[in-house]
Amino acid sequence: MFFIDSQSRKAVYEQLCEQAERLIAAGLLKAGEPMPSVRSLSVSLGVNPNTIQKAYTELDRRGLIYSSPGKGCFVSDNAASVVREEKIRQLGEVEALAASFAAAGVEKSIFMEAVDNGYRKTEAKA
Amino acid sequence: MFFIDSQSRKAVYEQLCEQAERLIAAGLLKAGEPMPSVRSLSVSLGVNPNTIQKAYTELDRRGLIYSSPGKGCFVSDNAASVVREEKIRQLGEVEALAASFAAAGVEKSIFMEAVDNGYRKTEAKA
Amino acid sequence: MFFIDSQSRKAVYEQLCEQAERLIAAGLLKAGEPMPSVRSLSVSLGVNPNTIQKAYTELDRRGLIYSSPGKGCFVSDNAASVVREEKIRQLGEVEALAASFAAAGVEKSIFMEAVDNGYRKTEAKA
Amino acid sequence: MFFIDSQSRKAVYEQLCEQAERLIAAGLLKAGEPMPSVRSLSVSLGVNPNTIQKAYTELDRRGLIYSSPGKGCFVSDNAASVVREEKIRQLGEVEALAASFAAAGVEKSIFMEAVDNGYRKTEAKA
DNA sequence: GTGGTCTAGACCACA
DNA sequence: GTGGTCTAGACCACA
Repeated sequence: MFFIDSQSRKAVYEQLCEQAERLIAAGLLKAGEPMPSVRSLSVSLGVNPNTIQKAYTELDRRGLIYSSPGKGCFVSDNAASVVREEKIRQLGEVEALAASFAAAGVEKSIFMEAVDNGYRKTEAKA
Repeated sequence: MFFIDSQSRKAVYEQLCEQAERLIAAGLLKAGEPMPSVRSLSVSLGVNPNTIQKAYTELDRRGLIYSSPGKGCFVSDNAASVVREEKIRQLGEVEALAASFAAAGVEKSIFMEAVDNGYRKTEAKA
Repeated sequence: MFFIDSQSRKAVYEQLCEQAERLIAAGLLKAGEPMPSVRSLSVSLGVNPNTIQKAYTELDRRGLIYSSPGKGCFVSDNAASVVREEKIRQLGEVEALAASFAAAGVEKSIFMEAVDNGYRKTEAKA
Repeated sequence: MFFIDSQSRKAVYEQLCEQAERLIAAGLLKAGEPMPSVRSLSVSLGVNPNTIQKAYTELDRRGLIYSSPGKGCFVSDNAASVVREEKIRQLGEVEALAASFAAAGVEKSIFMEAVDNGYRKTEAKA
């Protein structure tokens, strides 16, 4: 379910957070379901437990999962809506990104085409 | 023309690169024009000369400026088109970004609105 | 009478202790009354018997309950006054808490309002 | 400026966060001022750098400090007001605390006396 | 078994 | 010099 791209310059713990976010958004990780344990994921990914822990701590902080010490970590009830709200809050950055493309002379139609493709790709999965 | 946000978590040299890119895209830095000297920019921004140099080296590598030993750095003839081509190459990331918003359940119309605003903002300046 | 919030980051045995304390303070658990048996509570809450036992041991240590081998656990005769004395002993922490609010610039009247609400809420129940 | 109580059952990184909060609230750490470097604090407190880093990461997340990689960590411009807002948000817990004292039969006047003392102690320092 | 904290120490990019 | 990430591995409380 999780995997690490060791080539990526993205930090391992960030890759894990983004994947969890994606899995939750896609409904592959549902509210109340257990996350893999820190240790098991550490072994299966060949990553130090501390790194997994760091990712889980971050996900907990964002409200996507909650941890019950002694029991494990679980997907939060409202995880999916939290993800959506986070994205809504990022729309300002999307605006800035679009502005930079506009300033660089990239036609809006070309930008929109990429957006269309992204949305279509996701809808195809659903 | 250039300024540093010391509170930003972006590296100083990256802030400089992005500003140069923006100034070129906006036509405020035109082909053939001289860039501020490393030393003068270092003084006016209160930044270590090595950091300015690192930004200029990066801009040179990307083909936005060229350095003429003994004379200084100048904006490349095709700087504006290089910026545009870089953006075109980043469209795949835009697609992935849009896909992540789609997966999170953010309606396409909401995403498009942000894009519209970004494009409008830029056009207003032009 | 008892319930567990599985989403809480508080340990299960601590949740149980706090609830017992509250029930005793509120007079819902009276001196001499039997506590639910470890086994029955374990079943009804879906919690490991060791965890219930740990809570009961802690309550025994604090003098809120006593265990009668073969018969079960019972609320101590002076349980209510023990709870009160424990609270009195915690007043130093309340003072430190108030001091930290004062230092942060929270007006005393605002702090007092929260205290008032807390006292009023309890009195309403009585 | 910082110190660790090794007897305390509070985690070291939490002690550091609370002290930073207190120093900021008391005006001993002012906006823009540099925090001790991770390494120097690690040496002076005899604590592993990772633990200091963890505290700083948490303070950064809360908006009390910001970090400029390569330069150091600094107190945020609005650190003091962030501390105050955090306290305001904790008033609900104060209310619950007061309610538990009320339920235990601790007279309001006794509770208020502790609060008074806390506020007076802080004002004496100012 | 579970997560949480901590030490020890390496390596990186950046200023 | 600075902070950020990561490995390796220990110890703890809790279920």
